[in-house]
Amino acid sequence: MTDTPLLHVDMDAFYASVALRERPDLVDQPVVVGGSGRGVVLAANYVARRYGIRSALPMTRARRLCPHVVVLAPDYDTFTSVSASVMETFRDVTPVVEAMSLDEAFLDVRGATRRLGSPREIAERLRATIHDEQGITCSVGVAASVSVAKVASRRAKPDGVVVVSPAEVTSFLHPLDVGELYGVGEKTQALLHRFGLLTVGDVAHTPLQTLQRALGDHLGRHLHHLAWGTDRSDLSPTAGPHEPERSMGADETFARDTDDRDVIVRELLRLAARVTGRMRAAGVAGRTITLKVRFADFTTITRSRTMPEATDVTVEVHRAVTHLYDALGLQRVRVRLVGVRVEGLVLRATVHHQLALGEPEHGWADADRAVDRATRRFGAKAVRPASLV
DNA sequence: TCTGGGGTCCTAGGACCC
DNA sequence: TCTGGGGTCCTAGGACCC
Repeated sequence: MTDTPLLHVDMDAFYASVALRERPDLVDQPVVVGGSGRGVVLAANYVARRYGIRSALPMTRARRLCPHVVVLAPDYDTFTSVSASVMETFRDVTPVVEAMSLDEAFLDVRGATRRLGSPREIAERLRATIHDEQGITCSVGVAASVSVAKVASRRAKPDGVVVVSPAEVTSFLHPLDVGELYGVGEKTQALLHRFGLLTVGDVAHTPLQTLQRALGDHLGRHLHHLAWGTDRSDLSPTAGPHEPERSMGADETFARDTDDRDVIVRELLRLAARVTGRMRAAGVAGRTITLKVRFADFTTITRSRTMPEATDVTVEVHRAVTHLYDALGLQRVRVRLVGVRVEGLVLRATVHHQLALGEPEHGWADADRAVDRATRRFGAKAVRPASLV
């Protein structure tokens, strides 16, 4: 029996660590993984962090902070395969693994302690295995609840383990800044600071009703739980049957802002094709179609329309977002990004398409299926709508 | 040449129904 | 004829996570 059954395992600077396996000559240099142009830093090694470089930092600022930083392009195929191997290592320990992303997961090791030892011993064994097999390091937080384990792994970085027993939870959490809590971002942190609530302990000792008045019922209650480490402790294993995604979308920032409707409508077609292609591969369809537009000044709006029936058809999604775009009535407004998202996804098998008499539409679904087959055989570049050629 | 792309969840107002 | 109350759906925006 253990009173700290949850492990949060988080790879250290994952993309950068994986990229550096191919370039051991660069390990002592400041290195970031990221795109070129208008991108942001996806991961920075610990040398680069000494210059103040962090993930999500605009690439231009990273270069300004450290002009000799080495920039490596992301290789998602490799990241995905390393991630899959790491997740397998987790599943050798316990079937209860909730993957949060490519580089982190929660594990419930309750059922493994008899076989493998204490949670701390399991954490150290995992770290050694991942280091030997993948050549990268990770950090582990061990606790009784999801949020405490998450905060603990962050405190363990890099390349360490932090165990927080139930008796230690308040002395561990309460001195921390409120911004350290999992789910408290920049805005909420600033709001809490304005109320004079600087530490987690300050929040913990604020009456629940006061928190709820300031932050709303839900967030107030949530924060109260986070501050006492009484958030959820049950995981939803990622493997095996799980609910389909609730939405799928794609967006793209233009290399340069544009006010050209043709360029924008063509980009919307590419995005609609990408999204519906993924939907068809996953066997889902959705009713609510959302257009996202970000302007040159970074303000962002969304416009959505809910259809009578769920669809996964490229031209239907494209037509919907094009109508939404035209309805904005933009005149010479510079657009930075457009996005397409489909929400309210259901399994396509549950959608019974009402065939209207003489409906011309069913031909488009057939066309999509033909495109999907060709894409599987010849690759994504081989088949695309005529207007994108 | 500041600020990606993939998601989830919550809020709040209005419509509409009972 | 003077103001209810609950529930659901839709839309838009915003916060947060990696």
